[in-house]
Amino acid sequence: MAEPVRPYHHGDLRRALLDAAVVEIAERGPGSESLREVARQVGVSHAAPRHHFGDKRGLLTAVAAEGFERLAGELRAAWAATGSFLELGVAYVRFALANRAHFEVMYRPDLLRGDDPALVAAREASAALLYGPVGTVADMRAGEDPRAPAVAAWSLVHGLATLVLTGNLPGELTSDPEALTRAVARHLFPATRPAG
Amino acid sequence: MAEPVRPYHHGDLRRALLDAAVVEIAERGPGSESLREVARQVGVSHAAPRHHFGDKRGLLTAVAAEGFERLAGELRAAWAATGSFLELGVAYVRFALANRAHFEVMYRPDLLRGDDPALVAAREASAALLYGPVGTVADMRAGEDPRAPAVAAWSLVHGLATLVLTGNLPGELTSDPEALTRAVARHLFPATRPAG
DNA sequence: TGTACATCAGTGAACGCGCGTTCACTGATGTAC
DNA sequence: TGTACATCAGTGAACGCGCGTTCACTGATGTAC
Repeated sequence: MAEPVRPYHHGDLRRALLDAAVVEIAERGPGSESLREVARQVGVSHAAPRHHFGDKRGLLTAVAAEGFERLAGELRAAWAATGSFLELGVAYVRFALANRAHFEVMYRPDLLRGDDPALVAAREASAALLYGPVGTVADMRAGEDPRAPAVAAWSLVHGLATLVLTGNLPGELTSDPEALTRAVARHLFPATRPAG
Repeated sequence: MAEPVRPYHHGDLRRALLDAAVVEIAERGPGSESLREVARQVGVSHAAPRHHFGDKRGLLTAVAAEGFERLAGELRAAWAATGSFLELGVAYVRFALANRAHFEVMYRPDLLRGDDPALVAAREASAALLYGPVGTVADMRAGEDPRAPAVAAWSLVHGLATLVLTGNLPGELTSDPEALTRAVARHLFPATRPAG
């Protein structure tokens, strides 16, 4: 009946705090989660996170950076596997729904340390994975800003993910988010697609 | 030098509280604004808002309802004036940027009383203004869910507004948001437009 | 193999703070007669 | 026109709470020699 002795050193407290923070953010909303509650969940003193993240903003920044890293990984994989720009959009929405807390923090710069190197690098990596492939599918017009198609694509999937996450779409549509994304994204850049 | 006597009754405290709340939300972020600070700004005791909104959630719900009412008004006006679906999108983005606090609260259902009658009515009114006109411009395919084009359009403008508001687009693009919206929205449903 | 010492990781108490809500109250207004 | 009374709108003190941060500390680990 001896209680398992919790070692003084946690082993991977940084990882554990990030995971607990994600749960907290998903439950309470980004910005409203509590550093003390996160520490409580992990079973560690509430001053412990300081050694890994400095302060609350540091923790959220780490969550956001991790989010952009994961997103970049999934976009890269989707593009490599399918070569389809539409499937890149599906991957974006899939990521947002499966990583709600990360996604919500990633786009709340007011809560983050915007100059954090890991955050900046990860964000740029994932942006590059959108701005590259979009060239294969958009029909450009003379004089148009070349970034417009990329912004259109990003807006579409970002908006769709946001509307789904905030519960603004009817349940019949959101029950199969991938199908919804395909049905919706089909209306973007249709000119370049084979009429089917 | 007599101080202006503040009358015991405010006159239009409800209106004043709503306005102050909007400023607070814009500054601190939705959910992080403080009811006491709102009352302080208006120069009224911090218990006064209770008579008009019940509690904090009630105040935010009123802000959201007002937001949907204003949005519906602007969409209606834009459609009546131009009959252009693209200009409807421009109006949506214009509204979001000009009414940041309203816009942010409108899509944070976790902060609202979702069954508030005024909120529900205003939300449905603005949704109807999108779902109707979209039929004039989308090219439907057999077997497709008829709501897909509306969701596509909504996602695009909602995502664009969100990305601009969160500072995720380069400044050169966002300095003229209406032009940006037109350049971006042009890629949606282009099949039905005159080639030009 | 041992030892001294620096560094790292986590503790627990304490700080000061602002918050949302409740409560009994009072001033002002409106209405019935 | 006056008066009694109900209702509405706002006050100010008090409540209990959880928060982020700081601080001196201690236990554990790693490294130089």
